[in-house]
Amino acid sequence: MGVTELGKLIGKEARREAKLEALAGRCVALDAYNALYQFLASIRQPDGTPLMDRAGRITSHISGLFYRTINLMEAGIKPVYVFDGKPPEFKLAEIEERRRAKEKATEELVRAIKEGRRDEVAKYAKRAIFLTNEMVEDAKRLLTYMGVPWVQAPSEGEAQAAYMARRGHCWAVGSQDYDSLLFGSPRLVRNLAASPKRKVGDEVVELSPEIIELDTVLKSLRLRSREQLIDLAILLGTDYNPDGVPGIGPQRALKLIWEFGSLEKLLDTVLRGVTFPIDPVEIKRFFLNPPVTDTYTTDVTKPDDAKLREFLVHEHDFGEERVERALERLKKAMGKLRTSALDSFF
DNA sequence: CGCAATAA
DNA sequence: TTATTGCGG
Repeated sequence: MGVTELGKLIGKEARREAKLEALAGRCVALDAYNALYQFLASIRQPDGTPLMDRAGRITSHISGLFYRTINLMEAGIKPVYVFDGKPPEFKLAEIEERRRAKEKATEELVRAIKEGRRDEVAKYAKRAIFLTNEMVEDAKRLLTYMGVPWVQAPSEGEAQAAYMARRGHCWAVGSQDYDSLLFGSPRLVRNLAASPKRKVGDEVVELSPEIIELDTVLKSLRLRSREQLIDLAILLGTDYNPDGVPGIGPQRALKLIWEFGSLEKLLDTVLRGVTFPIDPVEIKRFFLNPPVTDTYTTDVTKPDDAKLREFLVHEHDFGEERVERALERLKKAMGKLRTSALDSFF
């Protein structure tokens, strides 16, 4: 997923650890799909079963989105969630490939359950996650009832989020993936969660929010421009060409960009004769000029208590007491958010 | 993941 | 108050 290889090239010097409160008063454009997938993968019972309501509908994503968003707002962060739209044509092959992989995982899951291999069940359950339309609609409804703004991207969510950050409507993009940097976000915040601890395998490690600035990344990699970062990423592999250029790893790719200056130059020289499943220049054009919309707001509004209760407690069987407590926290956080917004304005 | 009951 | 554990839906 994303530009994993590029992430490996971004060293410690370009990453800044921060407390959640350090982002107080700032708007963060969050990649909604990224968040939902994480909740679906991690909010599970030990046997791999996700949270479900009485009707058997999965609710892990609702729980995660609800409580985390409140935590972010309590820290003074103004969230705006960005949902993916229609992917570009040249991503369809990759999407199909992922779907195949998930179907295979689903088959493995069924087999593991049948044969009672508990640990394998959890493993395949995570690989077999499908984000359904209903889940996405759940998330949008929840945010609407909470008074939290969300944006429907015309194409890639990361592109839309980066655009909002570029225009200064948000301070950063919040995602685990690095793609927003390629789309030009000046800042990326990873690990944007309240919980300071997270399980990695059997070990419990501290994972605090991490701020990555585009300018710092460029400097640390000795690149002249975002274009060169995009070129580098395309050599290593992106969502649109996951394999990158076979035989070219991180170090070699970096050297090639330093030496030749651009992807186009490389295609004319070192990479002449190499064929690509997707035209790399088309991918580059997309990163530089993706479809985005100006139709959005980043304003929070008053939550709709009645609809929230109806949705969470009655429709999805959330505990009434928990919901009431969370609602109080939400309203309190929202009040402070509005006050501090005025404070910073004057 | 994040909450909440419980232990220390 | 902080750390641990198990449940939430």
